[in-house]
Amino acid sequence: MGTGQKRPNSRRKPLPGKLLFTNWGHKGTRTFWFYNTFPTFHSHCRYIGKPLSSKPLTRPSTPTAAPYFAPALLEWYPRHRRDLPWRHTRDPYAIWLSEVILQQTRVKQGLPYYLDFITTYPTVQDLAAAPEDEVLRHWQGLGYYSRARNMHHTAQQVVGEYGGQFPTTYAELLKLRGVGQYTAAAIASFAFGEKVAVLDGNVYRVLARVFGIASDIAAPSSRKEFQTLADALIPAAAPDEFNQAIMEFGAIQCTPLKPDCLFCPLQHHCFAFQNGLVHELPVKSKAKAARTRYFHYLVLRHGETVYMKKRGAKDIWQGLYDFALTETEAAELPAPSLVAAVEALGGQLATDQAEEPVLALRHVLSHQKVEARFHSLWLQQPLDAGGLAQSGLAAFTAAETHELPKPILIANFLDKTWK
DNA sequence: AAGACGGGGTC
DNA sequence: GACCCAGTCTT
Repeated sequence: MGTGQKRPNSRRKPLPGKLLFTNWGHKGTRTFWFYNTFPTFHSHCRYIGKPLSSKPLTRPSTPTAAPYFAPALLEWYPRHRRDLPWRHTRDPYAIWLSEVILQQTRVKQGLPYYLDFITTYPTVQDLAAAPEDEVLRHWQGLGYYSRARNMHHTAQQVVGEYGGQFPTTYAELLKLRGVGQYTAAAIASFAFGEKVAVLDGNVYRVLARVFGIASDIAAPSSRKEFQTLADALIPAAAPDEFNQAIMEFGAIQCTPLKPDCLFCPLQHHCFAFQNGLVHELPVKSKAKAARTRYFHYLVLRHGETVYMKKRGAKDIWQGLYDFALTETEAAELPAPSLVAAVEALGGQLATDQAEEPVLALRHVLSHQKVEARFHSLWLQQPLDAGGLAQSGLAAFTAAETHELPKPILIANFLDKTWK
């Protein structure tokens, strides 16, 4: 078991008993504590027609699902798969593009971005030749912007060092920036038919349930166990179909919250279903709580221009544009700070400034909560060259700001202010 | 091994 | 509003 395994819905202490079972492919015995709600367990047992019992199970109710696994998925896949554009190609560029976009992103959210990118940049040469700001602007709203920067870097590397041809093996693909084990396996199997099993969140979930693996999927140490199992299951005859099938199965059938067990082809062979543990598996430790940050944006304007700034490294939204920023520990900005901050940038506020307009917006990220206040301020004169160089700000017209890559928070602010 | 890094969907 | 989803890189 990993750490922090207390589940959010836990209303009672862990069950007194332990569930002991043997993992497929392993001779050892594991100990499994129940942390989730007991009602789930009972209702599921009742549903599958088993006697209600509080006695801990001592072994899986089914033998290994291994012989049935790949055949069942390969039979299921052609009947249920979604028609997605990257499934009609063997072009490694298109497949790489789709996989980078789909990292940490659902198909529904990523699909429009994929269509935009493959249309705007039909070849790796087109992508490599584009300015980074333009690539980031197309990526705007998709999040995890390092993916876009790494993707752009890799496009230039493929063009410059690989003669425009993507590497053709898992080991070589792994060397590309932004291409980790999952993406390398995906490209290697989908584009080149290499027999290497993908391991993404869907695969973890499906394997944990079907084979009754209780290792914490959030722990890096669990990867090896799942990879060994997946590598043993993937058939040499159709590694690409298998990889597509298992991920699609996890996305459509064996979903996180409401899996469709009733019509599942693996029902009889699924450890989790047979033991009423569908909602307990996979085991995943919780992420730590998000911290709150307080941003005070100085939206400096003069005439038709507004001053914006490209964000630097080591923080959120790297490479995207926002405004002059003062961050504070508490929600309130000390009163003198505003004018002082403007003057520190070499600016002077207009004397006929109207009542200071402040717009407050809250933006929630998975790991941070940002409470932003936008102070719209008019300058007496444009910032001089020294002030611009020192502050990193640059002047843009409203039309130009539209073309800049911006965090959703900033795009929302601009929409509310200048629509 | 742990932390950083977005944004959207569901209940 | 609380919770869920989750690859890659950095430290």
